[in-house]
Amino acid sequence: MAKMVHPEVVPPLDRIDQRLVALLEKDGRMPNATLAREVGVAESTCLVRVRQLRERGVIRGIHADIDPSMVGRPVQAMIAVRFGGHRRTHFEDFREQVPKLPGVLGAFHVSGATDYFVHVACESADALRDFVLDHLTNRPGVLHAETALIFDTLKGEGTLSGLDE
Amino acid sequence: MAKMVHPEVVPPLDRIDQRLVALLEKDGRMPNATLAREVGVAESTCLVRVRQLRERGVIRGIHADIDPSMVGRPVQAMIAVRFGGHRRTHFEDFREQVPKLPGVLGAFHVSGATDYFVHVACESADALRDFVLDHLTNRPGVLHAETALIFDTLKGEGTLSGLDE
DNA sequence: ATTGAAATAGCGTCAAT
DNA sequence: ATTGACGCTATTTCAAT
Repeated sequence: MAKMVHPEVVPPLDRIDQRLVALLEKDGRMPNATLAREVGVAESTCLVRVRQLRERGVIRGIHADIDPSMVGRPVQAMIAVRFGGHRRTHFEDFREQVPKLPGVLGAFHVSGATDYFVHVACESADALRDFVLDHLTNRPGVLHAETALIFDTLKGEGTLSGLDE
Repeated sequence: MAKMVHPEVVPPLDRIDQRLVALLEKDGRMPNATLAREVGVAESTCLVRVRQLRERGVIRGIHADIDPSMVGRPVQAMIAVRFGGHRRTHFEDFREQVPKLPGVLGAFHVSGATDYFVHVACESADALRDFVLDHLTNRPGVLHAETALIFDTLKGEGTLSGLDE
């Protein structure tokens, strides 16, 4: 069966940009000079390209990856939240407020029985229980919150651009 | 009820280290000189502290945050994987191999009915189906894989150290 | 858009505290 | 552990292509 080609919504990156993305994904502090040498362009060109990647939103930011257990949050959980009624405002409020809650690492609005997965890092099991009760179960519109303790977290090893080496 | 004090497994960070962590979490490329000024120590001291934070594993790395939809992977999913038998080797194999699979952003070994949540970014719905069938459903030991499409991803806004401003 | 070169700014070592 | 100063690199601007 022939592959259906849909119109690309986003202009694809050229090889050089892809490699820059991959390099900065692996080491976000790699010096511009090194980046330039690796991809084979002048330093000034490299600077422009990286800036454009940021402006276009390909690179959303460069952030230190912190081990939560080393900063007083050794207990992680993935909490499946189910809404009742599915009023639009509930989702909008949730979307706006949940990222600001203490210890929230991320949240995912998903299809299926569960509406949101909330990934959280807490000081203790007690603090996790309080988080769920205070901020999720107790929230208007929320029917149910099911907490799964996280025993272990794995991070993807490949780069998103697929240009590893 | 009095608070039970457990022995700390990790030595707590002092205020300066906490602030360095928070600053690098927000901007992983912040220059050492700026960091030093912000936290009120000499540049050389700052350099030593940041290096120690990395060596101690508090800072696990500094990485560019890439928008998957901008690099050809516009379809994200959270896949709940359930194992049968729960043989140790199955978990060990999974743990070792899943991070290497193309498009895997992360995976979480959790308590409860689900054993693993796998977060993946794919080229298309077709590619997602193939990923689930080829790498999860088809895997020895895996009983079931339930795919939830991700409509929206939220990232935690607070810093882990709690020292925002 | 890409470049090399020049000016500016940042990094990292060191001897001293 | 922290420091300021020094020498070395890296970043960024710019005129030209």
